[in-house]
Amino acid sequence: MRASDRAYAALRSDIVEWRLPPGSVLAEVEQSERLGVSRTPLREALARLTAEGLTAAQRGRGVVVSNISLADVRELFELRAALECRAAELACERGDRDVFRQLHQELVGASGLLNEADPSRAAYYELVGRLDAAIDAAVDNSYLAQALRNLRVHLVRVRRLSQDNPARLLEAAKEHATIAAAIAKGNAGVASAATTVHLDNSLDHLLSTNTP
Amino acid sequence: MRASDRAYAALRSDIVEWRLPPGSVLAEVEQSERLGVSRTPLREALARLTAEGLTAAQRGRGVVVSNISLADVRELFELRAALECRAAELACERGDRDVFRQLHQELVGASGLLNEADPSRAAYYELVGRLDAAIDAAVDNSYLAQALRNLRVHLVRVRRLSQDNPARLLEAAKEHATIAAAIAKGNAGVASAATTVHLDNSLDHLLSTNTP
DNA sequence: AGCAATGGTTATGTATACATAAAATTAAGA
DNA sequence: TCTTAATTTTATGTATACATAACCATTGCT
Repeated sequence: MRASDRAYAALRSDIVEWRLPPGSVLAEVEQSERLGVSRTPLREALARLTAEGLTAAQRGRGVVVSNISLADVRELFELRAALECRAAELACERGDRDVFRQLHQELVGASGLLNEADPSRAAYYELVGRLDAAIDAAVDNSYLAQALRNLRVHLVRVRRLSQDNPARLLEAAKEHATIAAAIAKGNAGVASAATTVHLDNSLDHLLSTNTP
Repeated sequence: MRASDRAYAALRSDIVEWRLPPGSVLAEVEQSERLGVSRTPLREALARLTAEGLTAAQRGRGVVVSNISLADVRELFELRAALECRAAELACERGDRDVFRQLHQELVGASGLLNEADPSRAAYYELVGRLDAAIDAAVDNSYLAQALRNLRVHLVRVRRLSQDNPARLLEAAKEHATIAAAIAKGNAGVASAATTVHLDNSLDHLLSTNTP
């Protein structure tokens, strides 16, 4: 594995997991020593992160971890709605209905995943990730998929803001199940509407747990 | 201006204007000598281009200019529809109606711009660009704007495929005028629908002039 | 004659040294 | 004491040298 890839993966993980909070200054020498690579591959990693929007170049002061405010969250969800609603519609046209029927079944039973003592909800998030992947695969559009990937990087970072309590996750699972069912039926209007509802609820929950 | 920025701008222009056609191998030493910069800033430029999707890294063989097929064009327009329809809807909510009323007037009179002997249609494209910018400003969403910017890079490259004959440009101007009018009226449904129609017509024209 | 293996060549990946610009600190003058 | 300018310091931007890996050609073997 290339040193620049390692530096990129390490920095990206540090930022997304909030070990490097917004505003952190990423000095080249400091980070290159910390990660055990030279400045050249580290700069390449920083350039990639800046292109993704996780960091921003300040003139003269190196790059800093981008801030992410509640206003940013609203904007992110607006873009997310545009992309995911269309993706759901397209998945209705092109998707393999059996795949989504199966995912629907699993999502209906997702309460089982949440009752167990799994603080990280790994099994739940894995299932939701499989639904996202299935939609991506059904849409079969590399540019749309790339736009969604870019977006999800920021969403993972935002997730740490959200205290994902079991009640909300249970609701979310039902909403995901509704989306999967609509795609399985090939009903684009319902799939898009269900996605809109789900994202609005998610944003409401996020904002309500983060405003005093 | 930094050397890496110059190298990026030069290469990006060369790719978008088809002076570097798809498949061109961008060897580091060759390009760094051609552009008069050292390998380090050149590599930074190539990394940015690769992040945008204009180039792709081949293992062991450096980076090559990405291919862009008719299938890619279809995918691009699919993403474009998702982003621009939503942008038009949001502009209806938040835009300054006078701005779009003014743009509507100018677009109605766009036939004058096309009748003159201006082979590059610079004035026409400038006006359409102002409509795009007005929508971006009205939407006021940095993430959506960034996604649109990323997309437009590829669209500019595709424009060279399209023999933009005066008849089609006249049609397109009318379609743009319809979009501007809908936003000026604050009618989100019509704005989205008009955008859908415009993009479908544009894609049809593009495909019809490029299939034997 | 065809295939495989080995050596050479070329390009990328990485490290480091040097140049330059910006920021901070200190000193001097008002 | 405050402000300003100059100097020092530190970090980024660039160039280049070196290491390494991949590709190609040549040669030897089957």
